[in-house]
Amino acid sequence: MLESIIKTMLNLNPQQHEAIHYLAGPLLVLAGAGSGKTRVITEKIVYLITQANYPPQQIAAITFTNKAAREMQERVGHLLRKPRTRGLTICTFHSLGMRFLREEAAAAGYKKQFSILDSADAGKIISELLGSSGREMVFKAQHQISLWKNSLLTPEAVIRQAEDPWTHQIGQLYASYQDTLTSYQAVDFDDLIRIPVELLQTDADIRYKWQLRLRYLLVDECQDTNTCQYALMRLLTGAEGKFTAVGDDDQSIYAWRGANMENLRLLQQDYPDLKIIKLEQNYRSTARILRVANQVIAHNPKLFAKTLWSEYALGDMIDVIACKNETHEADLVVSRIAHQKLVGGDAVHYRDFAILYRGNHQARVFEEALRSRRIPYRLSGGQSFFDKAEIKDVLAYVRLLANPDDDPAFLRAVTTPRRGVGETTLAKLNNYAKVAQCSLFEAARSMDALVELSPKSREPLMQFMAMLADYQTRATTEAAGSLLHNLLADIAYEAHLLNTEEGRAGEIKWCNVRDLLGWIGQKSEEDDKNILEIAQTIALMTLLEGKEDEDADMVSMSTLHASKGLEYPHVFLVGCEEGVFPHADSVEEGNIDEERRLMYVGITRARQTLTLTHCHKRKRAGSWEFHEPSRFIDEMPAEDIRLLGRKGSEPIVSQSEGKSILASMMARLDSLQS
DNA sequence: GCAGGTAGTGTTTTT
DNA sequence: CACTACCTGC
Repeated sequence: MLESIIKTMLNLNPQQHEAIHYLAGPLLVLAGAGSGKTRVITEKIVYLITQANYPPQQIAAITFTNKAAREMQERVGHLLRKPRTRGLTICTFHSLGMRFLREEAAAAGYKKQFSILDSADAGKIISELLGSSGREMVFKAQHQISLWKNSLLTPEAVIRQAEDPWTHQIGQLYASYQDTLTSYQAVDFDDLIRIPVELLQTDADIRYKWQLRLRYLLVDECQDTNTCQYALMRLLTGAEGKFTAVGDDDQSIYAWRGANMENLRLLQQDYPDLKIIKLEQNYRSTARILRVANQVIAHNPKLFAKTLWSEYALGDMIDVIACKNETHEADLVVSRIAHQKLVGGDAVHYRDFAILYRGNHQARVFEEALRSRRIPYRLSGGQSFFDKAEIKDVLAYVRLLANPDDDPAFLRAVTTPRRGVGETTLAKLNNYAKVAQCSLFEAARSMDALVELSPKSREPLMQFMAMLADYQTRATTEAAGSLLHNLLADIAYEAHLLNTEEGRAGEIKWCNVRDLLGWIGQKSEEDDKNILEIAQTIALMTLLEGKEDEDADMVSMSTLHASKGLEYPHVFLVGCEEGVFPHADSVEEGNIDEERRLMYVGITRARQTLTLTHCHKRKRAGSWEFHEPSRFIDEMPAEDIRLLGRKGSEPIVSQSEGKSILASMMARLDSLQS
């Protein structure tokens, strides 16, 4: 056991070694792409537990995505046996906030079973508060409020400081939005971090309690922290600064949601004894890929100077393929994948390939192309499982059981499936609730409200309430899986799906629901939780855990944002066009630097080969749009790229020159077959 | 009260 | 093109 740990530590480079062993004070690790960042964090956790005698329950590693957290858990699990990791926290900022809030709910004026609203629900609330304003307005307002929350600005402060009428108006909206949330006993994603910060700032007892509990903090992707998350990190680690923050300013791609890479510099300011270690050796990509990446990112101003280098060979040229349109682009990429797979034989798998794009909508064409060639693929990011209508329907019931004051959940549940409770009834309930200052659920339970309803609309509502009451009493005792199963049978949800949906869509949806039930049942057994306790965790999930098997041999498709932290032997960066990538809005707003970092992230996902594509024209909102190749292509060293498909030069399918004879033979074979 | 049709419009990225 | 929001007719 110990030997194996020492053995793995032996092939650390000096910087990695130091980063893992340094415990004298606050530490910032500037880790370039592919420099072994995750390894440093995981091995540091192991080091803390096995060598430095930290009890696991006093260590927390914080990531930004569930995926990253899961991966880290897995890797620690490989190095340490289960009992030694008991109590160890590896989770996202948001789930840490949730756990905190669940425990300190009372101090925050919430009940334990508060609801967590996703952005769609939050958007609906804002849209209602705004009245008849357009969609764009709602979107802007929601975004603004989120930014304010993330900068720890209260509605009062915003209103006080407002200099123009718009800010003032949105400030008012912010205030009433927050009131609405509290009356629903609900929080949004931002609150999960904001409220703990406020509690830690104002309540010394809570602060001491948590600072004692968490003695060492490891923060992944520190450049992505916003002001609020940074504050949380500082409050939890206290003046001692017992933390290791890992980050890379060149990979900061979340400024649009309030992330502030200046936090890396702030760290230096706030902790004068901050130790900085740079990891610059890359263990992932060919020298050429790194040269291209370095060259592109050199166009950005630097927070910390850093140049990635590699011991690997120069490697293949970077292909840049000009395509006619998006279908052509998809065909080319997919046939290249098919071809490389064929040429590579057993050594090459579908899982070695990734198609990365700027926006989710770009995935469609590639999906079709892959499907038509029978190539298995996995879509990461995009519409989350929990965003599907049928899943949200079921979860509305779950949420409502946990927190009856959750009006958005009430509205959804009471109207799906349709049960004769419609607009007028809900309007009456709503009026009553407003006057009585209570939730819709309370209103529906109150006799005073019911007498105002006509008998024929009262009946279904009362039935619904009776059913809810029944399930509420059973919720804490009955197993989550069977409880939900019964509930869905009672509301005839399967029949509802099959009737409402065209063709096979209903069956698929019901399958999704059954997946969800299975997952909830399993989850509740594993962690011995009842349905009420599961209700909260679900809001923070993005993917069905355990469902995606890493080993499955599938081509990966992902947005550039979602690809951060991952690596693939062969990467296709598609849609490299002005207006698409960099995105037109970013160009307009002057956020080119962030787009360039996104390009840097994309390039550095690749291990062996990198292929960029761009289209001459693409269909958008029904009509054709013309695009120039991305400016980022011009920023790459000319000697490293090979331009294909421009001005009649036929795009070559074969990749590596080394086996050109074999390759061309295979290519011929391939074209004959297809 | 609800379903189905029509007209209008457009989110880049995620917890 | 595809999705949604609104409107109308049952």
